[in-house]
This record gives sequence, structure tokens and C-alpha cells, in this order.
Amino acid sequence: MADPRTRTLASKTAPEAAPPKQVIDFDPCMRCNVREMSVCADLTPDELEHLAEIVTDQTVDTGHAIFSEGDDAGSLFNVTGGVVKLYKLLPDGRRQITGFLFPGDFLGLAVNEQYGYSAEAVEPVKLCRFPRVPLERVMDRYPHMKARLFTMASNELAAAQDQMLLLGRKTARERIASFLLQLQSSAKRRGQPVNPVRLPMNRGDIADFLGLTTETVSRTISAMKRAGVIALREGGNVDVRDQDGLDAIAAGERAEA
Amino acid sequence: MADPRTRTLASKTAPEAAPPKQVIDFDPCMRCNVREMSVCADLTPDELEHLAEIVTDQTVDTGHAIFSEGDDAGSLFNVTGGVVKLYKLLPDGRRQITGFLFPGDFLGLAVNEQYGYSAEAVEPVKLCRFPRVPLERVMDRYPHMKARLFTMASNELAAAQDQMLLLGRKTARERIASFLLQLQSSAKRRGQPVNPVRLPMNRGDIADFLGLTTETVSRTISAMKRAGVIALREGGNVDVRDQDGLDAIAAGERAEA
DNA sequence: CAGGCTCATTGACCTAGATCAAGGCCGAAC
DNA sequence: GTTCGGCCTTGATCTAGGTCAATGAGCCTG
Repeated sequence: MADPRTRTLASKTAPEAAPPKQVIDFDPCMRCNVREMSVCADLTPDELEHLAEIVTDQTVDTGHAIFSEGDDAGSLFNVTGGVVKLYKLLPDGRRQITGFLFPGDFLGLAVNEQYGYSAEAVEPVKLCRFPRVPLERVMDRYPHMKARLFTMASNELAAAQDQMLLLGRKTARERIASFLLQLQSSAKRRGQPVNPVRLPMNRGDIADFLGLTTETVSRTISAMKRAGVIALREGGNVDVRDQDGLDAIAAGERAEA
Repeated sequence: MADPRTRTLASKTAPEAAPPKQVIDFDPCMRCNVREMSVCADLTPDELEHLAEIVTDQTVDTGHAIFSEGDDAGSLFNVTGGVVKLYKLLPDGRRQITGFLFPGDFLGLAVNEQYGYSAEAVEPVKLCRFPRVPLERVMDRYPHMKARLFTMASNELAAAQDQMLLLGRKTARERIASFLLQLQSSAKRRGQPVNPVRLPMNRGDIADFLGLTTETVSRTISAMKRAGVIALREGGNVDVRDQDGLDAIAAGERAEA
């Protein structure tokens, strides 16, 4: 399996000349645009400084891997820009996307020293990377960061259970509606416009997330467009025309619409 | 929605007469049969004593609820005997079972003060119950118990991702095979026989766990029986006759068998 | 500004699994 | 020991969504 990952290190924009002994830029965390919604929320400047000592910035291009299932789980990551997809593969190539990550989300939890899924950039991604061992050392000193990680993992678990309900029991129409709602609430959480909701991933990715095929995703979206529930905007973005209708479909309350 | 839960409190078998000031039985945790595989693993006698102060034993009969989705999430539980199913419902009654719990498993993690799923006894269940607030107080004092909880939650998350792959992309045959393998490894972890694997839940529960119908579960099991991969024993238990074949089917490597 | 990508859409048809419908097989109740 | 009520199994049929195939709509690139 070829490894197309990208590792453009892009930290330390400060000049190399001036500072004396050691160059530790503790600013990147201080001015992090997603800090307040990430694992790093609620940390003091002191704690941020300790984090900055171990963090590395990283960018990954569209379609390139961040890590692959089975890789040695050396680091945790925090998404600071772009969109990431997580997925698992069957030997014959069938794929299930287990989640899309947006700025503020973290990834890299592993059970036995290995990542249990692959992670790939859906669009150009910016990450900060925390090597596991030193991160754990820092977290041992600042338990509320660990608590924060636990909370985020619990949220992820709840989302996973919702997704099981979707995959096991919802119709194609309900899946698409639920997905749009997820994107809306995700955008909302990040303070972004909820209505023309951005769809950064392609139909194939949506299909592999919802347990459908690209054709069914396309047909279902067309049908919802025809029914006036949504409209397509440029860039493939989706305008929700009938929010109540969409909510009802997603909940499984409306047979036709 | 009627609430058929059962709350037989069954702690303190010691006589009420003898002891002086306060009766605190710290034995139940000390002699807990599942302690080493539960959240309580690795605790010192001292720590166990603190736990015993807040724990309550509880039994729940087959088919009765432990709690329901949306209930105030007042407690965490540890299964000490029997089997529990967790599930989510759609308004029209469609159900997705998100997991089966066995002795040693815990339940009750919640995101915003409410349980995100319902829990019900598949067969008579014994639990120990930890009220959330005092438990958190205890865990603040003993961080490795929190760490243990985090590890178990991470394992659950990994299992949830496997289940998404199953629900989104596997065939009925692959789902049944994967399910039997799950039961095997769960039994193994608890030191129980792996080969005639016990199937304590009925076909409807299996169906709602695997995103199928009872009929399809039944037919698929019959087909695997006919193919010589498994055999049914009394009590509905399953004898795995061709372990390699079963493994191959579950992984999605074998079209026919 | 034509050729060659990739991705989305739509149509025609097919199939895995759902649905509908009997029976069969217990174990519990009397 | 008969009746009853769950389950489980099996058969017949249906259908939501998959598969196969064609066409269209951007976009790079040269």
C-alpha cells in the first residue's frame, strides 16, 4: 500500500535570528483560531506554553492520508483548518466512512498502539500534531485537559450511536436529511452560516458515510430538490428551503415529502 | 411511555443489628466477580472501600428497563451478571440495538445530563450502581480510575466504528459471522468457553443489532448451518464447526461458503 | 478551445433482503 | 395433557436501493 501522505511542516514563521538560547514559539497555540472549541479549550497561558513545546503544525493536501489503519499510533491531532474523513476498509475495497472532522475536532485515539481507522484530507487540511508520549506527560500535569479529551470522546461515542441508528434503520431519504442536519449543527457549533450549508465532500464520500451508493445519493438529493425541501447552490452547497420538513424527514416522521 | 423498570435493591446481606455507628460493607467490591475486567480493576483496597461507600447493588428482570433514552443521567452502572442491551428508537418504532453488555462492562456515560439510549435486561441482570456525583468525587481522588473509564470508552468507540462498517457495508452473511465472532471474543475476554458460544438474545434482538429482520437472521443462520460452518446446540447455543471459514466470511473475504 | 480528466446525474434493470403469511416447536398455566 | 403465547423457521412475493451504462457539466492542460 503506497503511502501518499504529506508532511509539510509549517510552524515558526518567526525569524530565526533574534532569540537567544532556544526558539519556542508559544504563540501558535495562543492565537489558535479553533482553540476554544478544541481539546485545548480552557487552558491557561502557562499550560498552552507547555503544549506549544510539543506541538507541530502540519498541512495535508486533498486526497492525501494523515495516517492509515494499522499505523503505529504515535500522535494525536487537532484539526485547525479544512475537512478530514475517517474510514475503514474491507479487503475487497468496500469502504465505510466513520466520520467527517472539521476545525476544532481531534483525531488519533487508539486502543492498542495502532490507529483503528484511516484519516484522509477531504480538502486541504491544517493540523496540529501532538506526539502521544509527551502529550500524556503534559496531560498528567493538567488533568482538565484529559477531562476535556474524555468529554470529546464521549460526544464522539454518542455520535457513533446515532450513526448506527442511521445505518441500521433509516431509509435513504432519512439518511440524506440526517446528514444535512449534521452538517448544519456542525457548522453552527463553529459559528458558521447554517443555511447555505457547505458540502465539501463529493457524492462518493457521502455515500460511503451513509451506507449508500453515489447513484442513490444523487437521486435522493435530486428528489428532495424536486420536492422543494432543498436547493443546490454554486460550489455544490445546499440551501435548505424547508427546515421543518428536513427535520421531520431526518427523524423518520415523514413518509413522503 | 410506561416504565417497567425494576429496582430490587439487594445489598447488605449482613445483619442490621451488630455493628456500631455506621454499616459500610466494603466487601461487595472486594469479592466482586468481575472486578478485574471492569472499571474497578487495579484499585487498591483503600480505593475499593471508598467505592463501596457509594455503590448500590441492583437486579433487573428480563425485558425490564434499566433506564430509558432521555432519562436524567444520575448514575453509572457496572454489569456484574447477565446481559444488557442498549438501543435507540425512531418515532415509528424502528429500533437499533447499539450494543450488548456482559459482566464487566459499564454503562451510563451521558453527554448532556441525559442518557442517549435505553438499556434493558436481555436476561436477569445484576448491576452495581454508582451515583454520578459522588463517583466523580471519588474519581477525582483516584485518577487511574478515570483513566480506566477513558480506556473503556475508547474501546467502545472502536467497537462502534467496527459496527458502522458492519451496518453500512457488510452483507447479511458477513454480519451474522461478525456477530458470532464478537460473541466469541467477548466470551474469551471473560474467560468463558469460546466454542459452543452462548446466544442469550433472541432473533429479533440480533436483527435489530445487525440492521436486519428476524426472518433474514433466521434464514442466514440456517444457511450457515446447512453449509457446515456452524451447528445449533440446545438452548440456542451455537457450535462453530469451521472457525477459519467463519473468520473469512466475517472479514468479507469469502463470497460463498 | 479541444481533448481528456473527474464527478454528478439520469435511465433501465436486477437482486438482497424486506414483507407478508403459514406452520412448527416449545414451555408455562391450569 | 391440553391450551396458549412466545419464538423460530420457511415459503412466496415485493421493493428499496444496488448495478450497469450512458450522458452531461465543469475544469485543467497544452
